[in-house]
Amino acid sequence: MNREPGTILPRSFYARPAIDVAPELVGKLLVRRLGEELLSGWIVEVEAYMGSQDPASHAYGGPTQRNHSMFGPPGHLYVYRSYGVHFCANVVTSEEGVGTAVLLRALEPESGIDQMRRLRDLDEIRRLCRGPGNLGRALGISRSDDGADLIGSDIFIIDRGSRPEIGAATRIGINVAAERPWRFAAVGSRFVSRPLHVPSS
DNA sequence: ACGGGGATCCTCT
DNA sequence: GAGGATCCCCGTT
Repeated sequence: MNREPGTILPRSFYARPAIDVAPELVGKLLVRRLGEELLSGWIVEVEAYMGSQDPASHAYGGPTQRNHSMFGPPGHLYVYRSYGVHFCANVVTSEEGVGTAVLLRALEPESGIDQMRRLRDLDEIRRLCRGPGNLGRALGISRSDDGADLIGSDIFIIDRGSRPEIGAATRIGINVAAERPWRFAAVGSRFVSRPLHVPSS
């Protein structure tokens, strides 16, 4: 895409409802520092989870030990383990105590691709960060990253001025509130976990 | 202390 | 399109 240095998204960017933050995260660059190495990818797919207003949210029933970072201040990571196997990363939004977040579902890899390949034990770039569990593994994310500050140096998101066309769709893999179109993705991207439904003319 | 279920992924067919 | 892997989390006893 482009090569400008870009600016780190400030905490104020995250201090808004998840359904407002989510579509704006598409087209931003997620950067992960692993030791001396930087891994990065363009965010192409996310989902918003609206806390107490959203039965599909882990935060729906209030704070617990697992989800407590979602109730912390915005601009931090919420990492959970899914199906006992996968680590999935969310960005916490809104003010402290609200409990809303945006799930990062897919990236278009940009740098550190060989390291991602090693972490995934997979060559094919298109599949390295496709799906939240795969994304977590490709970036070396685990529960120890839960609560990490995104206004920091280990993991952060920058705006390089990319402005892809954004489409909305229903969220994947949930049984409640399934009709809410709170999944957002870059239209036409080949790196999304599932293509957006394109209405046939 | 117990048990059911899950914001997934991969391998088949 | 279906099913198993795999284990943590949480509500219930």
